[in-house]
Amino acid sequence: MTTKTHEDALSPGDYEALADLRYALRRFTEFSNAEVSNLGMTPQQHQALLAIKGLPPEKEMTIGMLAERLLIAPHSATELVNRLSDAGYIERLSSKDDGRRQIVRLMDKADGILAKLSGAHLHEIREMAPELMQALRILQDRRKLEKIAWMA
Amino acid sequence: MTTKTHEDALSPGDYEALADLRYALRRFTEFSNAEVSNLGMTPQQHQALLAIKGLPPEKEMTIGMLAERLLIAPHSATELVNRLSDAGYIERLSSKDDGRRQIVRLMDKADGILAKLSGAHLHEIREMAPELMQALRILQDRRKLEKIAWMA
DNA sequence: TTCGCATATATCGTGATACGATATAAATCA
DNA sequence: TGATTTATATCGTATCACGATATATGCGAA
Repeated sequence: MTTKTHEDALSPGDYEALADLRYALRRFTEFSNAEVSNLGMTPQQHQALLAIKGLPPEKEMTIGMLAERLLIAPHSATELVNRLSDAGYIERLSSKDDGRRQIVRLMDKADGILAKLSGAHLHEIREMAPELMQALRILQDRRKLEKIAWMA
Repeated sequence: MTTKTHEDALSPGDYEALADLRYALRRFTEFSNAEVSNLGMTPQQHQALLAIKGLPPEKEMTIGMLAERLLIAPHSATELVNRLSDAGYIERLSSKDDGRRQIVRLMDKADGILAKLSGAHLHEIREMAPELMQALRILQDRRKLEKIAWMA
């Protein structure tokens, strides 16, 4: 038999719902990227700053943790941190506990920008949340709904 | 006065919630990219196929519509379509209504891959939906919650 | 302690892809 | 028909994460 077993085949509605969810996510990302680049940063730089700022209080961010949080390779985090440091958004200090680690800390410049950006994001998320949640709900329930529609 | 007016300053919890939402979105994207590249496609190629497949029944996709849907420039859609066409995922036909337009249609190869990928995505989304919705809900309500906590 | 391995970060060259600027072609309209 | 707009295409470029590899620090065993 082939790969499609009729049992788990997706309906046109499934594909449409998946496509719509992606479209909503792209629009959010696009909004975010536009805001971010208006302030002269790249999206990934912004996400790095946010990851640092969003750390539980008094926890310190290292290059490796940042890599985990951003889902990039450690050496990519190194490069990202270099760029952020060159641009004056962060400072690096060697960890006193472990000389291999580099602690990454936000400078005032980053705090200011994050305040602006995160405010805008919060606002946009509040706008988009209903649509996103609706999309997720449709995907959660679709098989059930389809089955009911099909039985009727 | 400085940029922070106390009124609209974000709380540590706001930043943490924003960072957590981003982390969840990245994990979804990462899952998706891994699945997609296992089947030899790039993420953007997959999204293009899904956008085509997810179109309401009997509607035809053009290069320009694809650009809109993917939020990329028309000429970037041209290039993407070239690659998809070279790889045998889609075929192009000139529109009979308007000779400038290129209709883009999925080939069987694309349908097969989309069935697999979308099944996997649907499953993953069902897993992640509760967490995502929770994150969105926190961001929706946070100011209210903060205020209550602050008054208590 | 010292050796050896694991961990954390860094460097360098490369590839992929979306973009800006520009070009062509088809449609539309005065 | 000529002028303008719309749809798609081409070419050169820049960005950024990656693979492969290197260095340095920490740690465990004998």
